Amino acid sequence: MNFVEELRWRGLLHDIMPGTEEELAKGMASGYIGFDPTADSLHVGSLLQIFTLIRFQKAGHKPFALVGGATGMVGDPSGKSQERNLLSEDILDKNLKGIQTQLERFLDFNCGLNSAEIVNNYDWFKNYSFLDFIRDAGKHITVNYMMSKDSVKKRLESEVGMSFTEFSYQLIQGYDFYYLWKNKNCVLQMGGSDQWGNIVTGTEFIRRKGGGQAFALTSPLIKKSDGTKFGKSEGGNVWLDAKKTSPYQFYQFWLNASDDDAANYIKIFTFFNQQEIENLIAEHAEAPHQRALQKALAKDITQRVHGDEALETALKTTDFLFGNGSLDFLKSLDDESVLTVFEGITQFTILKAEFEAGYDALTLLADKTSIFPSKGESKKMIVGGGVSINRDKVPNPEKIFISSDLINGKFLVVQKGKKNYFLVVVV
RNA sequence: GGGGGGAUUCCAGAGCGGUCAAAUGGGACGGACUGUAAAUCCGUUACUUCGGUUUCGAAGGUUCGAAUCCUUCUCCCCCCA
Repeated sequence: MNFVEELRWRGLLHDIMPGTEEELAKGMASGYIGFDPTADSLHVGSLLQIFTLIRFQKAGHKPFALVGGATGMVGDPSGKSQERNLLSEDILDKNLKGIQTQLERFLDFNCGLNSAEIVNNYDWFKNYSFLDFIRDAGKHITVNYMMSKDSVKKRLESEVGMSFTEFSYQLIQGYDFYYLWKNKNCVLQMGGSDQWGNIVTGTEFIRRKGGGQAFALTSPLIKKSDGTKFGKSEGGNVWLDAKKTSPYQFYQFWLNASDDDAANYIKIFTFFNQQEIENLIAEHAEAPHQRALQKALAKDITQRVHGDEALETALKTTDFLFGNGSLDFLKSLDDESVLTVFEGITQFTILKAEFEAGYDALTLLADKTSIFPSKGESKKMIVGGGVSINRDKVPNPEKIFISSDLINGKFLVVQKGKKNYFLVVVV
């Protein structure tokens, strides 16, 4: 199965420029995907693009990951109804380093001819003067052409308008493609479907300025089966950085996928082949409550993103919290092991001296820790039966917790709802 | 430049002198049911030392009492020139 066929059956092909498949069939080709430095970590949404590069490389082609040091300074208007705020250079720099480190985890940079490369478009833009750029690049693309792009059209129609800065974005990204085509023999740009317009500007640029031909393909936007945005969990983004989203939380994110979504995700976010996926789906259909699909998905992707050790900890934690792990299990562990099991769980520390006299539930949950933002909130949740401490429902907001309630003289396991755990450590 | 409409608690959107911490819907969170799914049903959705306290674009004013009336300001939308 070739690269394009692979994407097709996995449901990852949204748009493809005619001739792309034929071009790739000729032999090893170079292609790239750009990553925007809007944060210092990539998130689960970016995984799709990363995996596309991996698949591209596995198919024998040479992948380039472009980090947008230059484009990040401008801001991509695609899909944005409002003008973006510019990032400061410090932040940009930090973001670039962060995502570059992450990208390095995934691709093979040492496999001969088709070794991956990371490039930063700041490198070819930093000494490119404005005048030179508008003379060299700007001359080849008409404003009429640029205005016809959806991302531009939408903003022109709206009241907020669009700054010249953002308007020029597509030209800059288009030039990237040209640059890579010219200097790295890069003939294909890939990306999310929202990037189609920008990518096509690039191929057009290559045609007009370089007299050459380049290709494009995009992947669809991932949505959950209920139509809501993919990649959010408990109100926040799911990041690839273990400091922002712990491997346990990351694992849980995938494990909690609905049946429909899991069947979809496993094609997108794992490298299981068609047969293996069909087997998993069949297995899941037979015993849905076992959730073979979610488990396979969560395990595979957590392992790939965070490594074996982190996966193991995540599994251990999951096992304890959602299995029938009783408190006795915790009691049998030394402090260090307890902390390992709870590694991915949000933790709070209270001084022993302060805890001696004991705290009522409200003070403990809203004051001494920020498990709840306010006492009122905390109270409502307790009254509603949504809070457990050490596996027991907190019966009323006045309930007092004292030293003898601590597990191993040190820990309190707080549960908000069924899935949200916190560890309070008294030292 | 002239005329008109609007800004309400996370969002949308009622309220138009007391019964308003503010209808309703959405979202979010919690509960039940389950499989840590989906669907469904139920509850909660300003803070609090539970006495109260601060909220309805901002600042003043009228009134026993204002989200509701008046003044000024800021921002948004529409129509005419």
